[in-house]
Amino acid sequence: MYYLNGKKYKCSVSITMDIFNDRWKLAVIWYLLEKDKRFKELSEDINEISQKTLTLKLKELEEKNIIKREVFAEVPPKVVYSLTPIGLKLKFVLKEMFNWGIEYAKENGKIF
Amino acid sequence: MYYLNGKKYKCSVSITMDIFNDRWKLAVIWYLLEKDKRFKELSEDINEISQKTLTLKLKELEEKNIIKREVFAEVPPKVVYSLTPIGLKLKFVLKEMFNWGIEYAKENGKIF
DNA sequence: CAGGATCCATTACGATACTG
DNA sequence: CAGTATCGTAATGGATCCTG
Repeated sequence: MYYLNGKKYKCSVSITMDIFNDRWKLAVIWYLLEKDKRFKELSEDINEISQKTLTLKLKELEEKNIIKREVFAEVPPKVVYSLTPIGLKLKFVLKEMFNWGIEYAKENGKIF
Repeated sequence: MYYLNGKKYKCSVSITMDIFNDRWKLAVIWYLLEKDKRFKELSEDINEISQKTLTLKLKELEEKNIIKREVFAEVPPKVVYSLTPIGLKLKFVLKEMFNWGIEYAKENGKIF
């Protein structure tokens, strides 16, 4: 039994599902696995996302201690996002999602 | 490059994210990994989900060839859902989500 | 550059009642 | 039992404009 932010979870998998229950958070993690990124870089990586939504998702991930936000006192401003240790461990999840995507495409799509 | 259902994907991970971009599909898979299930069993497993949404998600998963729906001509009706071979392979993803949830709870929650 | 503030459209989801 | 149908709400996300 787990207790987290005022919620109870019977199983640890529910915790993960509960955090990543939207379209974008895992995508952000995916691109942060490449390297630390600035706001604009992320926004170009995930080019379907709006600024507003990206801002929101970054804030949520920071609150949940999954990414870190660093502000550099420069002009123009520079803000760098990176994965925390626990955030970095999501690479195992994403690796399996990557693998499964390939398998799924083999059966149901075209690869070229 | 992948081509699937009229959409292009640069990376296989996007395929997976695109399918499981809602709150419930992965939960359905999770409970089907235990064993084949009837509609009512799933609805009791995931007790926060409404009938309507469960129906919808099962339909979507069936269309995507991830689960199989079998109807038995009985009274009262019996419908059994099971994972297809590709659906079964999601266990690797879910296992990593399970593991990550534990790690996350260790740092950010209470376990008891 | 890195957002904040508004306004608006979509859709996801839930509650309830009903059916073969 | 396994859904459908309908209605209503809440959450999500997008477009645009603005600022330190």
